[in-house]
Amino acid sequence: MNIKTVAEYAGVSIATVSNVVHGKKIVKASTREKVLKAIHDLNYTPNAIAQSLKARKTNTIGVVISDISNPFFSTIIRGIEDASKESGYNVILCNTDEDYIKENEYLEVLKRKQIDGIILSATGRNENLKKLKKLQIPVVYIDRIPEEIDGPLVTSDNEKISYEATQHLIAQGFRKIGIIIGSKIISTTKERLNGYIKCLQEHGIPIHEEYIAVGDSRITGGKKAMEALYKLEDRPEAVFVTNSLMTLGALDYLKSENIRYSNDVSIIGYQDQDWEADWTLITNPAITVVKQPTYQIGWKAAHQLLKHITEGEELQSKRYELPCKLIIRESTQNPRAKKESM
Amino acid sequence: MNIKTVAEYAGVSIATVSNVVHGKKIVKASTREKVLKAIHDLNYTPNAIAQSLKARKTNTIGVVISDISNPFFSTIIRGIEDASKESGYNVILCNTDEDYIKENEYLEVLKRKQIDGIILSATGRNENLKKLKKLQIPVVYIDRIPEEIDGPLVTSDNEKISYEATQHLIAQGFRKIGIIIGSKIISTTKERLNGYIKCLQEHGIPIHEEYIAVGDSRITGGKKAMEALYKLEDRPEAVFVTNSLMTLGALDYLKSENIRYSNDVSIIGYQDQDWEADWTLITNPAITVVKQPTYQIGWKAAHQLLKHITEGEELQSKRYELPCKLIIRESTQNPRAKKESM
DNA sequence: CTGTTAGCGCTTTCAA
DNA sequence: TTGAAAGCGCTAACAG
Repeated sequence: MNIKTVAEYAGVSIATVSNVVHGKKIVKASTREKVLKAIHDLNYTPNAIAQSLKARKTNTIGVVISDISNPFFSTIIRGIEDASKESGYNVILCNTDEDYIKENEYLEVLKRKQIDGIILSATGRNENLKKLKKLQIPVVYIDRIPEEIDGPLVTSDNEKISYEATQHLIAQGFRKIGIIIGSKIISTTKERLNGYIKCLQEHGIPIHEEYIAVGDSRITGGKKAMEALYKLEDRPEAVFVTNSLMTLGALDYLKSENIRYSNDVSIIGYQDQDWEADWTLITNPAITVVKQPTYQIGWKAAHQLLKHITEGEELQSKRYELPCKLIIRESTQNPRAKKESM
Repeated sequence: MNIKTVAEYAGVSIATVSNVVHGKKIVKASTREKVLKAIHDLNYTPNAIAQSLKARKTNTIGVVISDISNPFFSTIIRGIEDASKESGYNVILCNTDEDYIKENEYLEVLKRKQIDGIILSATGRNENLKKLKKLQIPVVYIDRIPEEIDGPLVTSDNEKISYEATQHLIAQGFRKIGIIIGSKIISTTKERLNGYIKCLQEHGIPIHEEYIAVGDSRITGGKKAMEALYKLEDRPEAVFVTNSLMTLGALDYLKSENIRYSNDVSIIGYQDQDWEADWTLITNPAITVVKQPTYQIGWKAAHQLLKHITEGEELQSKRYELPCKLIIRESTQNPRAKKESM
């Protein structure tokens, strides 16, 4: 069903049909009726592809992330989708698995498909991003941004919350504090590590290199990293695990070795969803976590992008750091400190 | 950058450019070189929108689900996206929140955007689906399908696994077995309930209506449902919670009331991701769960849809039931039965 | 082997 | 107030 058929059915020109559909120009009431009837009878909907070709605008944005099945990203995407829907935009989803080849492929496809903008959690390969810049496609980065690349970034206040989390552990009386981080290429990892290091230093606690365990940001990575920490001769009394999946992995290791957290080792984890409850709450003991403003990151990123696209507001190379929260629960109570205080 | 500019730059016709781009017709080596150089120099990529308009084909499918931040759906979508990528298709994501108005809106948009097919977890309103059928857009349903609607459905073997889970509880010596289910409108809910009822009946255990608690398929729903069950005078000794988020909610309630599962009440939960580990494993005690083939559901659905779209293979109104697994862990050990066996 | 041209469905001048 | 026609970028039939 196309505009031509509708026009013939109504006995008018296609221009008139178009006018009725968009209500821009004034159309005589009687002809409008005829057209409306035709549209209804024939169940006509304008072809958005043809409209896009004409308007050079697709009302679609591309979202490029590493893995939608990671709750961190799925919650972000929910925020993106909600904001997009509000402005009449749709979202094309792309999973890169942190693979810059896939990233490149998707970026190419999105370009071919003439999407109006991109929200990107970059893998870290700058070539892709530089190419993107040349293309003049509006981009908002989320979570992280490679060095040397400038552009708007929406992320968490990683360093700050990491400092706070570390400080909490120190306040609980711990001195031997380990950290489990993801790939060091990623800017958020660096920031989280920085917060940890800075806090230890400011409290006069020396940095032990072997207390910094690197994982692959997923469950197995967290498991292995925790194992490495636990097998140290002089093992940490407390561990800060800096993402949600690795937290799961770390606890999986502890469970498999029958190690009780908060007795044998204190844990701070990460919560990447924005739910009121999640599994870190219902474990025994409940886990102290850093809660990320995940949904908000997505929403804000989409909002900025769409304000640029629809209202032409300039896209500044600015950081938007949304605040995390430290939710203190049972897993970081120092049994020793407790005893002392009794 | 368009084909015309490339043609002029290379000093050939646009048809020739099109030919070298697609490598269909034979082009003289020397002119091919010229064109290739032009394409490279000008960084030309064909405009997929124009191609789509011509071909009446967008290489895009729509995925309509209730909420991407639900791990069940995000894992399904990962499967869909992987299968789609393989065939050169992209995915537009739509969240309905089980709201048929949103569902309808998205279906309209997808139609306007001329997507080549839809994967749909239906809200239950038949009008939307009947309209869809009229449109002749290929649809594959996932997870559930309303009565009266026929079409291909990819889902889990809900009734079977529910029977199995219930049987496991009976085998552990439980007789007072509760179940927490989602909305009864949804076909999977009915199937899970059926498996439970059938199993109890076949073992000569009477059905108590008050042991069947209905939630909203999300965390709060699970929490309230568990509360209702636990406040019964004659409360169940074991509860089967039939989705992942409600499992979390149910345990949240137990935790808040200081009720130990597997001592005070046995629990079978649901795991909706396909990960090797998840939070149900690391709780104390670890939770017996039904593990859904979530990724596979998405993959299979996309595969069927795309086989139809690209190879014209007919889309049969058939059910594909992928097998769940019952993973038996600590939360369903009957303390009483244990004692007896010692 | 290469070029001309019609047409995909739509919007938007411009003229009537 | 309405309509004719150009053109968005591309493909494919057809002519040369």
